[in-house]
Amino acid sequence: MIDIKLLREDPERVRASQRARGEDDGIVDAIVAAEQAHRSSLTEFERLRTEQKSIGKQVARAQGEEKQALLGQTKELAARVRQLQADADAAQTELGDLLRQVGNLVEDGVPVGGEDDYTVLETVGEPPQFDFDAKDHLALGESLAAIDMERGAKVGGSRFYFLTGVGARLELALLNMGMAQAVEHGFTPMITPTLVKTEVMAGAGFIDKHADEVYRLEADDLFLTGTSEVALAGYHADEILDLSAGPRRYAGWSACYRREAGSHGKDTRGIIRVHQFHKVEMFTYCRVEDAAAEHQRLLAWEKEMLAKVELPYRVIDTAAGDLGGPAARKFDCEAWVPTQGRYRELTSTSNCTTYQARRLNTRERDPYGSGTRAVATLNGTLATTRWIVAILENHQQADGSVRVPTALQPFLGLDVLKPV
RNA sequence: GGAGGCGUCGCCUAGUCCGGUCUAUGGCGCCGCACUGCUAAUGCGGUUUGGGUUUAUCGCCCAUCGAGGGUUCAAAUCCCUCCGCCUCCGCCA
Repeated sequence: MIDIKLLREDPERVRASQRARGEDDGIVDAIVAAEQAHRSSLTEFERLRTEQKSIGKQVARAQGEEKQALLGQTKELAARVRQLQADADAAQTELGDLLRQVGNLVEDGVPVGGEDDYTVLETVGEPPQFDFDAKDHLALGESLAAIDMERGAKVGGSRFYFLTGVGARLELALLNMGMAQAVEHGFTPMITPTLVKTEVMAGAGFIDKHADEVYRLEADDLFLTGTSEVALAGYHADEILDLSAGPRRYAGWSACYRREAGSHGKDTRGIIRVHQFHKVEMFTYCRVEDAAAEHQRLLAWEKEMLAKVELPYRVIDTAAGDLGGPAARKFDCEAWVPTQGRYRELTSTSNCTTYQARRLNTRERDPYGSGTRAVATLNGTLATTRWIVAILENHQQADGSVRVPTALQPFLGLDVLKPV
């Protein structure tokens, strides 16, 4: 949720952000009108409520006829107060509904446009040249007895899989390496709930426009999360944090669930796009002034991980229309996938500024004045199951084996994966 | 799943039976000031959060006693639903 004070004071900035996203900028005027309507109904309610309370005190002291007279006077007033309160509540709900439709203010410098309008910020490493027929990750995974899609489908349906033997060990090694790096940089490791309440899911911004991408357990009114970001965003909901000593950083380890409702036929082979995977996710709470710098730090830590697994990749600055509601800016690191001849997303880091925190009511004491203000939240990927795709393909050798990147070897306990 | 207990403005706590003087008590902590070689101690004042009003300060007003409804002129207090925590029993990874 964006700051309504900012919208009131600088509506043009919000309009510009909406246009950059390819969204309706007329909503800004609708919000201004809804806020005025809310305020006037609230003022009217408060005026009568004051009167009602004042008479109430007289009633408490009065006796006999005088009391009866006052009661007659205030009964009618009570009904009006009730109505005005209902009006004010309705106006507030309407205002909130409108406000929640507005995406976060896009950061300056973000490319305008949609999914294909990203900017490539940097390309790191060279795609490998093979003097043999390169196999794709599934062929490799099967010959290494690392991935079993068939039985995954038998048990869970399409887009489910088993990681077996070295495949399972590889995933654990990767995630553990991610966790170890996070700890080294001062993150608090967290194993998070993957089922969350509606308020948390909505607060993190995962319901509004992408509701069909998340699993919902109707019988229990819970959502399965697609990332530990959701639980970590909810972790400090309704709290006032002390960020005077610097950012609070958490590294969440969790299973992640995605319905992939809109992607029929896309990436159907292998484990690139699956309903369940595992991830280590960085999550930061910091002051809004520090958010842009923290975003760069998260990106740097993602790059550190990618360097450790020795993958060629590029960094893109996602265009405004592809940001999603909560993010003000998003950088993705995409690794080269040889058999596809293109880069595929392995990490994604978003600066959500105060958008999630405002919805989840996560605040700090205002360092520049009295009262409280919303904190900033950011997130970024350290490792996921999908990384296995790029590791297998980029490090495959002529004999069908796969070289294990040096940094990963201590976590895996192997320096090469051999066909069985 | 069953039985019982509990949830008050950072923490602890009074108030709930019997609705109005609750503008929510007291302690701890914290902040400010005073006093004092310094510290400590002591004294005085302040200290939920959100919103409205105000150029701003001071102030005033509204909401907020786990959440949401209801009864009532009036709800921390009575009723209903839900949530969470604790104890015990049962069942089970």
